Amino acid sequence: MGLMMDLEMDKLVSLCKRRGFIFPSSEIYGGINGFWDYGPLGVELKRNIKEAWWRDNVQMRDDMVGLDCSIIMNPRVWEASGHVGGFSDPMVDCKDTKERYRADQLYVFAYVFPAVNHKGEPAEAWLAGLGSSPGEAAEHPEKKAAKLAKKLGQPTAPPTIIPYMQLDLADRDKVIGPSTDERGTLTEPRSFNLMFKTFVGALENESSIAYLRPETAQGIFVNFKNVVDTGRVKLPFGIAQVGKSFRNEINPRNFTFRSREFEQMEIEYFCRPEEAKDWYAYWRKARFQWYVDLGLRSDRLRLRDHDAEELAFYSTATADIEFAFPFGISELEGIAHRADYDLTQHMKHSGKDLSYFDEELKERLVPHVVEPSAGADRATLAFLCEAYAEDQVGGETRTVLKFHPRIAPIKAAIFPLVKRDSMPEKAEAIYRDLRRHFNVFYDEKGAIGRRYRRQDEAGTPFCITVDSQTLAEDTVTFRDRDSCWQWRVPIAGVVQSLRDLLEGQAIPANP
RNA sequence: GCGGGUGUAGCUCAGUGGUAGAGCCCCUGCCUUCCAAGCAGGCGGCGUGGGUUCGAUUCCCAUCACCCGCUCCA
Repeated sequence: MGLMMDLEMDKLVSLCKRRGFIFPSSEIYGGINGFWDYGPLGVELKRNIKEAWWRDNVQMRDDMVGLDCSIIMNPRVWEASGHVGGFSDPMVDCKDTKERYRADQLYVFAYVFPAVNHKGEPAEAWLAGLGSSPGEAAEHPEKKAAKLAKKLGQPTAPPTIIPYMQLDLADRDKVIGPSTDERGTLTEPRSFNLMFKTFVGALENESSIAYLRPETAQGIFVNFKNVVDTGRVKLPFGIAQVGKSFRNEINPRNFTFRSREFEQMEIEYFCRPEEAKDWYAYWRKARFQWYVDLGLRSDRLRLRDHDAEELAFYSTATADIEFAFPFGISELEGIAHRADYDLTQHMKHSGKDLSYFDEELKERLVPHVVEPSAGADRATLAFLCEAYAEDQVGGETRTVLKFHPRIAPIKAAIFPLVKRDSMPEKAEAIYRDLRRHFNVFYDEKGAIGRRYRRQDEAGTPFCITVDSQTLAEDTVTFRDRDSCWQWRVPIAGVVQSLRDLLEGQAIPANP
């Protein structure tokens, strides 16, 4: 499948750059791995996606409220959530055998043998062993040393034992890893905690460490009590948030898909424990349908339930909404049944009561939660992939982005057919009128066909052209992006016509 | 992190150990009545840092970025 698909992704990346959707971050300085910028068209597209999400999931519902939390929070939030402890062991890789070790379980046994090398220095062997204590780790190096002793003589003294973590940088190259006979194949210890660290305040020490949030969800949990106390909300209800998150990914890949800075659209939907299963089923379906309604209609979209081994220990059910990207099938959104895990964790760590009092049933409980967690950048990339098409028009290939009108960066472009006979003035007047209602674009440069094609690449659903017939009868030409069909609309009805079309009204049959 | 590939104009790509090219785009003017027209002119570049050399965009080393495969992915 490689070739065709690679080609398609290359073309999309190229189009995104050429038309101003997505640029590499800080490109004039050589870029920075895992970070991307949205250009003039990209920012409109992504905003439209986020706004559609907010409108559909918050403003159009009675049971949802919004929230916008700080990115940096009290570090104890991440202790409670498990992000600090969960994945912070420094790891060491063996470049020779590809083995991976926990650095705190590696001990180096430095042996000195009586034999001398050509410089007259005694032979040394720095042998690494693996174990939870030096005694446990000694076994393997001892065997190796015994072997070497046959050639080099019995060691002159017991080995010096050095925890790998405390090894001098200069000595690291001497070390022979547990699974190899080569020297210097072990990497430096690397922390695999994916949270970005920073310092708050003037002092840069342990007590001032803080983290850039790796997800927006925890900000919702820690504000649960605030919202309940002030928001006049009743179970079941959800809290939604859109915002940046940061993960120091080991290996960013696939254009914007796995970025180190990215934007999430998350809902925590709180409900009574006995209703959680039903709400999980509800959101699982509703969130899938949302993508379909916005244009991911093809069989590239799928809903996959996690099997038992895949589930987090606190979750009873999780489903991924996946999209078949050119580089593979990958996750757009996860819908997780998280029970009362997060609220309980924060109750333990903060010492605050985060339970909810049900007025009707006169009962105090810790709500369960269903979490639909979506990636705004991943959604944007999926919509770009889905929209990308190469059509044949009049024997020529055209590139077109067939966005759903709701997410299209520009809703319509207005052109004078030629730059004279007062056509520019008329077209500009229409443009100014439309601009009050929609994001529209005016262009009078070059040949009309070129202007159409340029809008096709931007994904603009409609073009409106002022021509000589306009001067005679006050009508303009509407042109549909996907079919290239054209029809006439009275100038007075342009705003309403465009609104109807953007809201899904079918285009007139081609005369 | 490992292996492979790529890096020349805004974009797509040629090319050379000796003053760097094309097409498209863009800008200006002329011309143009519906799907990337034509003419004339213009802007603009060898990813970065070292080394070899009289001279490096070219050869060597390092580094960065991107792509592919593996690995990783709370």
